[in-house]
Amino acid sequence: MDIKKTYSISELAKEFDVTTRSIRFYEDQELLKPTRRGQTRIFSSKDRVRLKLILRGKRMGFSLAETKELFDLWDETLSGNEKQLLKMLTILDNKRAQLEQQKNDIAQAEMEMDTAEARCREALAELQKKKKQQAPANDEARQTAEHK
Amino acid sequence: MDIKKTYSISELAKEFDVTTRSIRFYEDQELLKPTRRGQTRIFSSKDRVRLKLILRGKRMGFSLAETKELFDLWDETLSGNEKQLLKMLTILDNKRAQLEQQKNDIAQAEMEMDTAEARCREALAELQKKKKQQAPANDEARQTAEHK
DNA sequence: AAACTACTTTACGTTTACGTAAACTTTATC
DNA sequence: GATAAAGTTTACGTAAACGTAAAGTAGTTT
Repeated sequence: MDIKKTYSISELAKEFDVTTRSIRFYEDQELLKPTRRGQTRIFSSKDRVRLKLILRGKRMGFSLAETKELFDLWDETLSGNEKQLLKMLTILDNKRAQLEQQKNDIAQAEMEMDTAEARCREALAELQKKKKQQAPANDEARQTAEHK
Repeated sequence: MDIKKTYSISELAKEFDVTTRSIRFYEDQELLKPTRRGQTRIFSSKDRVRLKLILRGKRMGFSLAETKELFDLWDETLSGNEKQLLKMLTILDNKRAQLEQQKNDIAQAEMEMDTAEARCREALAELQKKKKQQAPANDEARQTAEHK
């Protein structure tokens, strides 16, 4: 099965490079549900997975509220009556559409970065040409001097 | 050349489905630099392009500050001394890495959505089976009745 | 001229996602 | 058993990205 271990707050903080403050905040917002041994939190591997999902969601521009919605929905879905299951399927469809949009955005951005890079390189080439015109002699000396 | 028109604030707001408040805010943050005729703002097609970039950036999870940084850097780059050009090239590299990360995140998300969907469909199939067991006779009548 | 529409500035309010102390308890180590 | 290390709660602070009046101006329609 799963790695079936439990985790302390600082273990998770270190593994995913977030502060303990953030983790506690996620619990406060009910995105994580650690149990307790006395006062201290004990995180399950399910919590660990969820933390990973939270962070990925953030990188993808999802708010914590959105992510929580998905978690809650998935939990309901598991206790699955038919209506919930169908609802989940349509939501999955919507999310897929969102991902498509993001892929388009990324593709666009990549293209624009290509042309931006090209312009940079052209401009650099121009500068090089002018330099040579200004100092046509003594070429080798200058080039090595630049690398000091 | 470019479409070389100018735009009013409400034109842009309508086209991109944002509030005028947002557009003014972007100006306030110096992401847009409309000129004025009297009091009223006049946006150039460059502003229009930038607004489009701002919104795409947001969808990709970029903050306004990050986007502004890119704008500023690109402006500096155009007035291009060599150092700026080289700096821009390395920044482009970094952004590319970011995009790669996002593509990975999206791919992961898609895979997980695939398995989530599969589980949903399995669970649905299970429910259907149980229904049939509960009411094995009268099958056709029930199935059509469900679609009322 | 009155009313309407679009636009403006000023400014305070709100939500999100934490940061940052302060003061305290529990657990591990010497 | 003292002390450090890690964890806890409480609570106030903050930056980002606008929302939402409030009150005024400028041009346009009737």
